[in-house]
Formats: sequence, C-alpha cells, structure tokens
Amino acid sequence: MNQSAEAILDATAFAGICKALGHPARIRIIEHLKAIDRCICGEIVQILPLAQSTVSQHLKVLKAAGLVKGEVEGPRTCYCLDRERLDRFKITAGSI
Amino acid sequence: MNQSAEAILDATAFAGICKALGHPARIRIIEHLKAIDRCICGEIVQILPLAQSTVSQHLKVLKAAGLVKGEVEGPRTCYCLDRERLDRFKITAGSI
DNA sequence: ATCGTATATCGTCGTTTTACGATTAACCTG
DNA sequence: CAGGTTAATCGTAAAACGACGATATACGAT
Repeated sequence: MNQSAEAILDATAFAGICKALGHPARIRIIEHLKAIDRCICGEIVQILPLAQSTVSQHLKVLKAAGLVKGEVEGPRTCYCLDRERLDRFKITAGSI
Repeated sequence: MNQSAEAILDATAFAGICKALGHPARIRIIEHLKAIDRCICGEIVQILPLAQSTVSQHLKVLKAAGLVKGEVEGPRTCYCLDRERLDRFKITAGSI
C-alpha cells in the first residue's frame, strides 16, 4: 500500500477539492475536459445550460481549487485538467 | 478495466457526495469513523471544536448523502460508515 | 415519577453560493 | 482604427450553508 503517502491531502485540502467538485455543472466540466483533453471556454458554455458568466464562475472555482488550468490564447481561454492535482484527489479519495 | 460500471455514479449523484464531503469537519468525521468503525455522536462532539448542535447537523448532512448510517441505541445514537456508498464514491472518483 | 444524559431540532444571524444580465477588457480582422 | 468575438468581472437577488444557543425528545437510572 501507499504508493505515494506524500500525495495524500489533509482533511482541509481534500474538503476544499470536494467542495469544488460539489456541483453537477463542475463535474460535467471536469468530465468533458477529461474526454477531449483541452477546450476553450465557449465550448463549455455551449454544453451546459447556463449563462456564459455562470460558466466562467464555475471555471474560476475549479481553477481556484487547482483542478483546472486555463491559458489565454488570443481572445479566448483554453482550459485543461491539472492531472497531477486530480491524481492527488483520487489517491486521497481512495485512502478514505 | 471497469470492475463495476454500474457502480459509477452520474454527475449529479457524485457532485452530491462531493458536496457532503466538502467540509473539513465532515472529512474528519469520516476519517474517525473509518478508524474506529463505529462510535456514538458524543465522541465526535468531543473530537471536533464545534458545538453539539453543529456536529449533529454535519452528521445529518453525511447521513443524507448516504455516507453514514446512524442507529439509535437507547439514549444515544451510534454512527458508522456506509461502506458500500463510500466505495461507489471511490470508484467514481477513480474513474474521473 | 423525577432527574440526568444524549441527541435532534428550532430559530437566528452572518456568510457564501448560484445564477443572471450588463459591463469591461483583450484581442483578431477587415 | 472600427467592429466583432471571447471571456472575465461587476452588481444583485435568492437560496443555501455554517455556526450557535435554546429547546425538545427520548431514554436510563434512581
């Protein structure tokens, strides 16, 4: 057991990530990013039944939790998962 | 792969569990229950720096999410994890 | 029957979240 | 440089959350 003990998050950090994942829209964003690797914000807006500003806020939450990275590409922003962070979440979840 | 596809939760269900886990106090409750298997509410109250009524509310949230089961034992209530539910959470988390 | 203990629930208050439209900022393109 | 597109931010309103003390309920013990 314990393939990487130092990767296990403490209660507060883990709760913080869980909180960020605690909304269906944000889960769908994560799932979509997992499926297509990277995409621009506008694509996510089209997938979700939410206003552009709302989606932007959800992305902000995910970014603040470190689950997602966004890089500006001219007038648009390209988002992708932070795999490392996500892995730490998974490892911690698995350890519960 | 896919040791139990039917165990994977949909986005809303998974988000619901994440939301329930999205508070440090509730993570600590889960961790404690994992460590000692089962205990009464009062024990949890003593571990956390929170009022009894607040702890009771957190337990209610965990119970509503199905992560924890509570059974009345005379004047007290004994709590334990719902392992099956927790496993579904873990499996879903791992599948992200 | 009364008392004490354990826990849930109620009422409240301040904070945070979620959602939206409107606005702003940044950037291509013509 | 003007106009159009993309995305972030602002302001706001409603709902949900988190915490607490007070109260209610349920039970065992005396």
